[in-house]
Amino acid sequence: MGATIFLPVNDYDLGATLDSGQAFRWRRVAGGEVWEGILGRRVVRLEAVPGGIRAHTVTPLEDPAALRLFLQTEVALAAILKTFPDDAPMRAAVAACPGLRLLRQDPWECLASFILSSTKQIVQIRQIVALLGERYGEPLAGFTAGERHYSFPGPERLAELSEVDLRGCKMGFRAPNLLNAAREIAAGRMDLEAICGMDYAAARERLMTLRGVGGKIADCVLLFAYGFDTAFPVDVWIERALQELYFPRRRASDQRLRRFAATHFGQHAGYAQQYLFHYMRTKRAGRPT
DNA sequence: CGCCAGGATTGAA
DNA sequence: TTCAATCATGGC
Repeated sequence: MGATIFLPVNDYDLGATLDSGQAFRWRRVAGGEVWEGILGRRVVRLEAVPGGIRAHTVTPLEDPAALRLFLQTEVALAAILKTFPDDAPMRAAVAACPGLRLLRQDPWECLASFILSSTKQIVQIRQIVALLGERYGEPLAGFTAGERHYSFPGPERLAELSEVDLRGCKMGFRAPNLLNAAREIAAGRMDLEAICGMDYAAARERLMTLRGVGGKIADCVLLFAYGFDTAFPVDVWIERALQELYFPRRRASDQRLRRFAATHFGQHAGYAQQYLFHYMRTKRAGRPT
């Protein structure tokens, strides 16, 4: 019964990676470093063990390669870290969490989640996404009886709902934005597959044609779902990080910070961003989740 | 530029 | 207990 996959990898901080505001449907299972979440239509348990990550599923994955893709275990992290600027803030950020990774998520789930993320804290995004799954996803087999897990509802499913249905999931003014995105995709007017073949600027512009998707959210999706490593989402945490760490003496405009980020952090700027983000959120006590 | 959207959480009264 | 500030993005 069930299936186990072992993914060999070093320098992988599973907990930090799954809990760093990239993905919203993974939770720590009581006791130890075990995480549970959904990949496609399977409930998956992940455990950090010496030399790698062990994955358990109730029924075998449709595609075992999907797990490697999602976790990005084959990415040579050390080589990426070497491309970071050799300055004090970056060194501190990497030292704070040397095994932090970027995931490679499903584009639709990622896009929908980040449309819902606007002006929301991570705990609240989790709640909304969970509610959306409970109401409109499909039930999935879990490890123990009584547990309830749901797939993430696809664009076709959401497209047939009403704004009122979605508002019922406590997403407020984001409801029409999510509904519109689902309908654009379901109708074939927005092709999430086609984004893969575009260059960064074109892909960003394309995503930003969706209502509720500005530069920050587009960058999150490009980085977390499409692997555009140069995407550099600037939220208040990153803005604060850049301001405090790189421009402590004078106030830098948003424009200036953005231009600085684009040139300073190199070809894997998105990774650097994730390290700074995590560093800023964990170094002070009493951080918001 | 400045306001508004909705709800969970935190801290104050 | 209630109440008000906070969070932090995009559209107009």
